[in-house]
Amino acid sequence: MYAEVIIDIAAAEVDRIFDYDCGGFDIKRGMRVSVPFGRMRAEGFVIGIKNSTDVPVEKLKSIASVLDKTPIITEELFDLLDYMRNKMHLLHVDILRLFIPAAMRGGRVKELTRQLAVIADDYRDRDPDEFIRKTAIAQRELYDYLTIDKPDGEYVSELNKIMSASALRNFAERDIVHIVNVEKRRIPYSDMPVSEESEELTLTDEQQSACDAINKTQCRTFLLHGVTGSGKTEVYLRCIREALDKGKTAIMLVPEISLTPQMLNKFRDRFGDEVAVLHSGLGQGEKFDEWRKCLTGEAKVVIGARSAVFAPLKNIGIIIIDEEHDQSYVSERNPRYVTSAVAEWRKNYNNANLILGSATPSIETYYAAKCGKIELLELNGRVNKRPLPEVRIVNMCNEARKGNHSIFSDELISELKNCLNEGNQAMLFLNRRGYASYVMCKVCGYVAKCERCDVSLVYHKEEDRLKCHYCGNLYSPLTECPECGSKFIKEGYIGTEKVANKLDEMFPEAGVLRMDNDSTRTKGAHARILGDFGAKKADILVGTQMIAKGHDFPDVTLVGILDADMSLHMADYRSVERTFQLTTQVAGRAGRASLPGKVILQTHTPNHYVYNYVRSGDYKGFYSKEINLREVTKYPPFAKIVRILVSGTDDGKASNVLKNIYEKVVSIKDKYPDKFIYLAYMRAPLKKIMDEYRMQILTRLTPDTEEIENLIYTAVDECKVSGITAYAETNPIKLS
DNA sequence: AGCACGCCGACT
DNA sequence: GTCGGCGTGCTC
Repeated sequence: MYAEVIIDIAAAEVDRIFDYDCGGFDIKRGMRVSVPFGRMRAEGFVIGIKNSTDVPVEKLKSIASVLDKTPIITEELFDLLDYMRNKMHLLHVDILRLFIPAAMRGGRVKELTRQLAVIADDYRDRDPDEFIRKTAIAQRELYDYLTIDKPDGEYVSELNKIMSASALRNFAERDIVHIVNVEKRRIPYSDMPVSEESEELTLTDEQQSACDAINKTQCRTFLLHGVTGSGKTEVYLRCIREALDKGKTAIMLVPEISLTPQMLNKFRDRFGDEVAVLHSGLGQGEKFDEWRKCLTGEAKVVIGARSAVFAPLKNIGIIIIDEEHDQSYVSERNPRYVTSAVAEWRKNYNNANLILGSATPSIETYYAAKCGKIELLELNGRVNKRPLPEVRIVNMCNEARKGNHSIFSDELISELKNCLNEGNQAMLFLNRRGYASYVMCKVCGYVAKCERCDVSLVYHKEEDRLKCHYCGNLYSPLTECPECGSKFIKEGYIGTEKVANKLDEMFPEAGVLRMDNDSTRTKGAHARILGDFGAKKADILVGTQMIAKGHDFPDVTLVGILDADMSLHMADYRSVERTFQLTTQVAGRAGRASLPGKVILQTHTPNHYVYNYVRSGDYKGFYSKEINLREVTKYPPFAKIVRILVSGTDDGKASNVLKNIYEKVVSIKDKYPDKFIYLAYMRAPLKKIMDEYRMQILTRLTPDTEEIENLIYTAVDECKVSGITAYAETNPIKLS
């Protein structure tokens, strides 16, 4: 027998099938193997078994060892592999690596086995005086403990803490106690307090009809549109319950950092041990064990971030993507995949249902619902009838005219004072981390830039360093201008770090917490900051968009959005949509419980239409405005953007590759001129990152063009050369 | 990804 | 004369 093996090396040159002799091993498709490769040893995935091979005998080698007892890639995932290869032109390895926990490669995690001591059956119900001497008190104590307290056995490591180790050794030698190796599951968040039994709430009419609509059909996609607090989670839980009752399984996806303990608690509460968690916050061992629970069928419900869409569950009944519009569902690093596309594929494969849930759906998803491609379900009422917070728009240009050049408007400061005086909490949102976003010489205009990337450096006060936000390089802060020697250095836009500093000065008796990429680097920092704020150890929380996601703080009555325009002026067709989503989400943090909330939204463009819709919480109004714009300007969903990015340290070589691809795309355009709305090549907005020059081809196609898209992807494949990265992506999330 | 083979510059 | 630079090519 021969095995078809994909070598676990991420390089296009070796990403093809290599045949190996099975050499007597019982190998099945879906197992991993260790094989001789060139003059080294490599791991590989067996993707097929066959009786004959075309490879000449002198080249053929044998498999060295088998790494898995049973297949770790399911048949469904093999089909998904084909789909993803055809659609996204990814390498076999890149896709296969998505299917398994990263730490499994190279054998970095294994099942955790521990030694369990159990009383042998022969000695279980006997008079201990027959085989334990009267003077051996420690032995007698151990015997009683293992027969009375722990009849099912106890881990040796635990026993050694409270019992005599020599007594145990003695028993083991005499076969009174058997020491067996058992697999022990590492359980994430096991120390998490279990919530008080939450009673099954009665559904509102809207919730009930949403559940009915979903549960009576199969193989359909739904958009569940409901504001925060409208009870989407309860609908999810009911639909999962329904799937389980039918003997099926469920996947629940949440944005990267919003798997709150409350959410997990709810799931464990309803579904017990049948829940597996797959999340980046888990340790490698925990993640591996949770993943194996899915593979073996022990887990029926998976809750997790983006990558959990590949969970090896069988017979899926329902897939849920919560906060559907969230950016974290699109992976930024290669392999670039869109979670909803994978979910849609698995929904079809399993004849399951797919629910996309959001308070602020992406324009494309809502459009699909309006067109009847997917089914729209709406939850309009808030479950507890809480009013939406009052949103006040503050014109920062007026503040500047008044002579207030700080980042806080007068209104925000007075509201902050009120809020703190009443003993409530406030959250301030600023999507810019660090202390100062750039440093500039006031005399000659010199701006400090990264040597390896085409971006300005950000000053971080805590580290007293200038930092590149793209490659992480650190530089010494400037005391004088390196160009002209002037000592007049100006600090640019304020970041979260400086805001926190200023608040400390302005409100010395108030506790200020900061949450951003820099303050959450360490594991668990995230939960700690949120936990401290929730426990009222601080009064003000300052943060980037990571504070916007799904956390309930009942005492927050004031939310400040310091610079709402930040995301508005990006050169990107989605910037207005993103601003609406972000500000609506942040605003939703205010006044969650009985206390009314207030939102201060600071902007330099107060008349922009988006703020009207934010103020009134009017998603539908915003949607109709935005969809008209998209139609007129021919952007998604009325077009498909295909972007090709080429990068490499050799500028000329990369340019050549770009030119070659461009010529091919032009010839495609000549064949199908009516399918192209736009085609051009240029340098990427970020010209250089990590010493790699970047350039791009941008095309906009009519939306119905699967084949053209495929032709473009193929053109990129054909022009790839070593040392240059080139890839195509459809409707990219960011165009930098 | 590694590692060999292979063809041109400055050294004991 | 040779040691060694890294360009190109192969791995079942």
